[in-house]
Amino acid sequence: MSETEVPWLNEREMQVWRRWLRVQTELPAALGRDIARHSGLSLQDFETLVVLSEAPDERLRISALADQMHWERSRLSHHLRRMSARGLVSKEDCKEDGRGSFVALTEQGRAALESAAPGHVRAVRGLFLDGMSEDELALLGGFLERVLQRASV
Amino acid sequence: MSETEVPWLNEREMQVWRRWLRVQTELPAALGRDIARHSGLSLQDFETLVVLSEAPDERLRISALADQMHWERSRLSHHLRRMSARGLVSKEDCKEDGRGSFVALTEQGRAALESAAPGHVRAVRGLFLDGMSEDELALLGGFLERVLQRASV
DNA sequence: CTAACGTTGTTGACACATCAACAACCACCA
DNA sequence: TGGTGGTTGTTGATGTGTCAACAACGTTAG
Repeated sequence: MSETEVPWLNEREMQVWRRWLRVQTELPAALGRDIARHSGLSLQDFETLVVLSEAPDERLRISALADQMHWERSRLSHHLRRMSARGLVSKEDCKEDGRGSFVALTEQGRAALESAAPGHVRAVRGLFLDGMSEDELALLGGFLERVLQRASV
Repeated sequence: MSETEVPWLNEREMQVWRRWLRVQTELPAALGRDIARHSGLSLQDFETLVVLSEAPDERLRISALADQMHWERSRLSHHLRRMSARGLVSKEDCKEDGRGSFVALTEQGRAALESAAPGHVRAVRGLFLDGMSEDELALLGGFLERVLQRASV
């Protein structure tokens, strides 16, 4: 709200900013193409399965899953319905809380995850990590953390 | 396709990768909230208007606009229909090529852009650029360029 | 106990992106 | 000239994300 003048981006800043914008769209697109081709999963499917697979008994309350994924519950609900229809996850009701449900990995879900994971790791390395030194990694990590702090609600 | 073993991400790599994924969603979300609150535009509207405003006569062939934005023509066509309905752009037909059309900035479109731009620049600085040294900027630029090369079709 | 309030997960309406199909048109060549 | 093939921009179908509203249930205070 303050009316202090903010200087326009100079050439270098603009270049980096526009590159960032492009990477933000091209990188997920490339990773998504790759994972879909190799496993029929989307990146969103994959993320969901990863978090579930790391949970005790490979199952989670839906809200807990939403929190860990930083997804809105509505979005997750829609997505789980579709994944459930494809047999990747299953829902079980929760005895301790009549409102709640659990989502669990199915056999098929775990199989899909295991078949997709190595290729995805390879893609993340090949596109993103390869060629980064320890120093650069640390620097990038710090930068991302700073942005995250500022952008978070 | 080669079956060479690819090592899993170590702790540091995983941390940076997951941060990247979060920034990739949170940063556009924060910028989008900001620009929508101040001007009623979406980030996509804004990008469209920026490119148009930089064109000679503030108008462009639709394919040229799509190319500059790295958007599919179909996506752009849908988006322009909505923006046109809101009076932000207008379409004119092209005399040299009976298939083609021009899109042009309207008065209202330029006004919306000019009212949104300073706040957006401030947001990009505040969330993304502030606190970055020249060296870091150069490093990030190099990194992004590298990723872009690898991820591009 | 119960009334008030918060939580859980779902739903439907809508905005947006992707994809394939398409009509209209241009350019080129036999 | 007329056919062939590529281009332009649009459309409709489909999948997905966001938002507001909601029923069902839990929690707490009086």
